[in-house]
Amino acid sequence: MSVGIRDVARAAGVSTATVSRALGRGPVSDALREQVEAAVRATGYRPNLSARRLRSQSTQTIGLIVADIRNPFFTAVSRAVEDAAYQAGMRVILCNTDEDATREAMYLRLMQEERVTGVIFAPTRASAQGLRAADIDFPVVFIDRAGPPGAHDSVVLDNAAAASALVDHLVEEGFRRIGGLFGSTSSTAQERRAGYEAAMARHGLAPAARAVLPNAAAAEAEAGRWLAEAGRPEALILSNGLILMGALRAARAHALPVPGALALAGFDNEPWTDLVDPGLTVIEQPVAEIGAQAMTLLFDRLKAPDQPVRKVVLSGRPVLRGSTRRGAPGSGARA
Amino acid sequence: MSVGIRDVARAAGVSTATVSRALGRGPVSDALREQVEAAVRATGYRPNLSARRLRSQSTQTIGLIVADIRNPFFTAVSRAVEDAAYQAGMRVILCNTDEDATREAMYLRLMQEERVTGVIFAPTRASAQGLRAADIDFPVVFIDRAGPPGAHDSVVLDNAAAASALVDHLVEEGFRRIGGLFGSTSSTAQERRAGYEAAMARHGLAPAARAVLPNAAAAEAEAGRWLAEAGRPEALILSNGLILMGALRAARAHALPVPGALALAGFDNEPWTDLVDPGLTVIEQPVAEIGAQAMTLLFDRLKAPDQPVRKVVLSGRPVLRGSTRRGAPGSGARA
DNA sequence: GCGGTCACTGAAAACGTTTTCAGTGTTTCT
DNA sequence: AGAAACACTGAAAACGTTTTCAGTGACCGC
Repeated sequence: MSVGIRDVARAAGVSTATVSRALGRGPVSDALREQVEAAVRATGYRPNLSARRLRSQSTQTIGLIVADIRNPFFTAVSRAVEDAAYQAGMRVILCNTDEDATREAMYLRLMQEERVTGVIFAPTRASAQGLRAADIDFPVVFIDRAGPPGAHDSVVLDNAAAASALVDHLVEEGFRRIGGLFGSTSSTAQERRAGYEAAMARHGLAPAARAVLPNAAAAEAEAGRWLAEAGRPEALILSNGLILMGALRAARAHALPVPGALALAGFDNEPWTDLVDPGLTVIEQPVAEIGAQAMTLLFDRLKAPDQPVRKVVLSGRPVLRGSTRRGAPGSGARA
Repeated sequence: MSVGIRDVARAAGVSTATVSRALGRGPVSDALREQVEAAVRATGYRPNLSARRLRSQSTQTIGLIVADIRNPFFTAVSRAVEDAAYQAGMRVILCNTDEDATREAMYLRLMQEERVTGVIFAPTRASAQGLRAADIDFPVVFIDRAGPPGAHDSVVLDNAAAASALVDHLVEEGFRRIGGLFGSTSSTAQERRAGYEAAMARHGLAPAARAVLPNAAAAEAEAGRWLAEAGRPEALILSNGLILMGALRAARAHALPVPGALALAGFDNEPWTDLVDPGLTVIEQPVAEIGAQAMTLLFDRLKAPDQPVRKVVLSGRPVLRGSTRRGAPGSGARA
């Protein structure tokens, strides 16, 4: 049988209450504390976290719900979240929704059953709207995608500004027929699209935006169709790293030199984007800071549940590379 | 206050035992079961998993301990593990060790406290040796890296054969001075190195292997030094995706055309490896199957704790691309 | 010297479930 | 018809902690 606090108490010649206090923080004399610690070593006692959680009504657990951990953006964010959590003595339960509202709902129910301390959540548009604070017993921090204003804390990118900056750069390089391929499921993609359209309007250009499921395969298929059409764009803005990859594959498949026949600009400064030729112009997101900020917001909310809702807006950093250089050869030259 | 099984029982006019049985599987008449279900809906009851775990002495939780979730290999494996776990009604606790033995020990202790059902573990060499089955109360399945034979179940790649295949391919393409850059912390890298050295010997060639911390920055630095030396290799074998990326960066930094001046062959068929120019020859690991197999081994072990230790060895699939083609130009041509 | 704080301690009551145990009543066998 | 099996149910005992409550003795200020 497993060794419990009872056995430690017996070995140390004290009550279970004293053992509990010696292990946690409670008023215990130094003498007894040492006795208890010796007994713990002797017995090899390890506390049972389930029991502790039940009694103390504090699970020290947070939920992290994202679309797909294989998306490098979420990978990086989740690593930052987990580091912060473990450092604060908390556990993380990670859930992948695949952008599916049904699974989101299921995982939120799971969070309720786990009695989590809080949740960090990258919701689809549907769930972001539907999640009323009254329905859940824990605070939620939205990341990447914000919900309706004022309902939950959130940390997001200034998506409109970032998309706008990409358009400005492309226009400055002389591109005119600039299309945009945006994810269909997230508010983030919506905002990027809005920023794109606003910037196009500002430059007096006609926007041409299309929506696509945010994965490389779907993006490649849609971009492939688009590039085969008559009035195909001479530049494309892609709303995340997976779509960017899909678009690049489509350009390769159609043998369109980048940026000679097609310029590409996207989001997420993944390690490979400067290894391809030409390097890809992207908006770099401060992934680690997004995760860390989300944890900070969550901890603050736990400390002061009634403080006003906060929204942290971080700026993306444009990383300009060959894929948007007007004069550059289509491919083959290395900078 | 939160609604408990007691409230449901009162609402349904039955005992808590009956509610418990109606929700789980126990003998309950259809009439009462419906009453209970109605009461659950009416009260909005959600079971408390901490209490359930404490009483039932079954946490339905598995630990997943890897070096770094940002390594795409582990990302993919962990996604497969989590899918399998959630499908079986289990939770996953994910831990990143950064190849640090201290953190490994700390997380293993955490697993004890969580009273996990089992653990899937990619250990450093040190921990793999030290982990005696007697010290822990749960079964462990090693992935990627096996421990001492016979101690724990494991699912690994046939690393020696895979490395050997890369050497054979390079030799066939006419390369002779073939070097190898291998991770310094894992048994996996050791095996790949051994396979490399054996194959070199078989071909009557002199091996030249170096060890490096398994991350892109360290690999780039070491490869950079090596490529600046007089008798630098004309081909390199890299023991994982991160090291491969570092080596490619070093080659670029030294303006060495690939494969003209330096051929590259590595492990992990990450999505970007066929987007760079030339595409990189790699060994593709069956990442999803590794994760799924690990869960299968774990479940089997739980069902039959005393069955003999099993070791599942999967084969890598060589993906031959331009980076190892002897006649190919250094760069610029697209296949 | 005495009332009052103080620092510590143990017995026992939670925490919210599942599971055991001991019935019920009903059916099935002989 | 009586015994034996069966299907279901509720009271109460766990599960391993933390926390409350009620002390105990030591110390302090007067």
